[in-house]
Amino acid sequence: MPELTQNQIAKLSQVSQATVSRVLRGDPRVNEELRQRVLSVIEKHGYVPDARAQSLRSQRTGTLGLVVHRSPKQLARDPFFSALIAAIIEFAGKAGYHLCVDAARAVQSRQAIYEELLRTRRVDGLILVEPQTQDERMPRLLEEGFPFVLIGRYEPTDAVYSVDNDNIGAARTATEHLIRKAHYRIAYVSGPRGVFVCEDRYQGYRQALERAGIEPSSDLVAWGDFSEEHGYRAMSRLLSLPNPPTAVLAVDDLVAVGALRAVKERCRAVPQQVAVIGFNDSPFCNYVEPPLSSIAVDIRALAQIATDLLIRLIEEREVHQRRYIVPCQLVERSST
Amino acid sequence: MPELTQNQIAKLSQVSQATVSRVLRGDPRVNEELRQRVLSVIEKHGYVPDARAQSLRSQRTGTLGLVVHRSPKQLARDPFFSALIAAIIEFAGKAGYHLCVDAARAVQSRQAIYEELLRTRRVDGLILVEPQTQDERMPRLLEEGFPFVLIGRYEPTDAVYSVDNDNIGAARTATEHLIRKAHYRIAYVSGPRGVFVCEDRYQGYRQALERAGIEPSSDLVAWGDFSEEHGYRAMSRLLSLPNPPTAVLAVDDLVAVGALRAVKERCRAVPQQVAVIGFNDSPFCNYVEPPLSSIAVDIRALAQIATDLLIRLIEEREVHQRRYIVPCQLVERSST
DNA sequence: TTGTAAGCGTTATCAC
DNA sequence: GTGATAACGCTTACAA
Repeated sequence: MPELTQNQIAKLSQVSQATVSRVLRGDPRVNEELRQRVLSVIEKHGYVPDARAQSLRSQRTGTLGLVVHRSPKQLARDPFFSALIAAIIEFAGKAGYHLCVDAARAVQSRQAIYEELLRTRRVDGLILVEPQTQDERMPRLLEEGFPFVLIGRYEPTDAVYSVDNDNIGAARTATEHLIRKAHYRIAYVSGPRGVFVCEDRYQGYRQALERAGIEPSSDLVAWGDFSEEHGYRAMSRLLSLPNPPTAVLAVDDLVAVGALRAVKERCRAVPQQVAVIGFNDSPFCNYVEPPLSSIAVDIRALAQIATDLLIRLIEEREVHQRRYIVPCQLVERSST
Repeated sequence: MPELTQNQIAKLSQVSQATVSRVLRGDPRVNEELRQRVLSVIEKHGYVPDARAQSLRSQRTGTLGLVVHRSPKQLARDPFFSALIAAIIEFAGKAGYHLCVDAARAVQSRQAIYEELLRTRRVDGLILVEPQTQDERMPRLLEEGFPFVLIGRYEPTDAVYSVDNDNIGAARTATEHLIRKAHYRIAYVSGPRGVFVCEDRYQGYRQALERAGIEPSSDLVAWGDFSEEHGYRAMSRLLSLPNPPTAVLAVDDLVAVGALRAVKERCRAVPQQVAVIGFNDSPFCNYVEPPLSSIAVDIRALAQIATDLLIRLIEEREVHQRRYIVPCQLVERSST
């Protein structure tokens, strides 16, 4: 490999290494003849600067870190994350940054990942996806003043920079939509308790019920995880209730698909007997039978705001607005 | 931020900075008392080494690069990539490596990305996914001896380290399966020409036809891209042929779902009148109607072999076997 | 305008 | 055993 350094370029060009550096940095006060000489040598030998040395000196790595909180297995199954990662790569790339992705498997490894990426100065800043209500890293990150942005929410909301879907509003809209369609026994099949998305969507669901004067029933709320299996089991249980729901809001499309399966297995007509709404508007919503109504979250907007915000934070150390909310939209298909 | 360096630890411990380094590297010949003193200072102040400085010195970054060849948009839609990325993160992480992901949008940016990652020494090695038959980077990478591994294929096959699905065998198996089910007008809806996966699957398809004595017809082969839309359009066209196919092998599940839509739109029964097989065994295969038979590719195996191979290449510079093939498996559901 | 030299935070090779 | 000291490749005062 042609491991060329500025020093070698300098010798080949018969100038000092500092001059090579100046030429590369576009310093105006360098003689045109020398500049040309250096440039032609660089051109000829194909010099590329060493990013490590540059960043050691400049204290900037040009890399962003992305840490997600799901196991590789969950990651692999959930289209939300692939879309998010893809969009972040895109926007980071446009701004001249690279992206280092890590998945925090177990809770105890979170600390490790944050240490490994930020404190080792591998990255200039961090994007954290969906922190939990209890997240030990947050206080430390805040205290040490590292640049980081959350996709999701953390309490107190204005302590951190964060971008989030309007989960409360979206769940309320979806539930109101079901209510308008004359459903009043509406179930909410959720993910884990203590995860903000789940709690927020729950809150929106409750708000819609309350506004419509419907008595919320804890029988109709099922907490679990983000899997299709959970959706299936929870919905099966709900349908065997003495007074089963006629509609269900799922926290996730995967969960909704599971619920859909349970409904169809019991030969209930969708949407006539049971209506189903999912979340995320995943690509497969169009392909399931019947096509699944879903709340579309604007993943690209989420990614763009988070990335731009983080870069501004890195480059300017301070940004006025701390909390950004991206609106969602109900995409109605045949399941409602 | 507590930007602690070995130097500061040294002063606090009242030893030389070299001793701090020795303690950290576990050098045996250091006095136990000093070692304890240093360790307690490190413990107390929470020192973390600077990865950039380390790698500048050691010539290793501890980071792998992953470059995929699809646009962020395609990336976002295709579950194959999220699964692959997730698995690579997992295996790289287990081996103590981080992962830097980049997407090569346009052809001309490929060169740039390779330069940016490898030659700037941001990463120790590269995993390239699905190179094209014409890939300008390959000769340069080879010539300069950079450690890299392909997921996919490149000609001549034994010039590069690569891991691949048994695409030829899998397509042959799938086609033979259709033939056994008494289909003899079998279509192949492919992705782009010149992409190895597409060409290889085409070859397997042809082999099966030839072995069964069925005359291949170019009318029944549709080249296009990896989109659902292409699957739909191609299949629509095929079905309006005077002598339409009774079965279709799609290069991809997304394409297969598009084909399925075209078939259902024309009210042909699946699988009675038209059988459909996809590729990748994506999560949504279970959710479409009817559930889609698909060739399961072992993404985790692909990721594991590629990652381990690359790491061996980085750490040992030479590995015996250059080409690895991962078998696939037909997962039969209701569409065949 | 150009070159010399001091760092950036490590690791590794010297003497002592 | 331990402490200076020289790299690693780059940026940037400071000198000339």
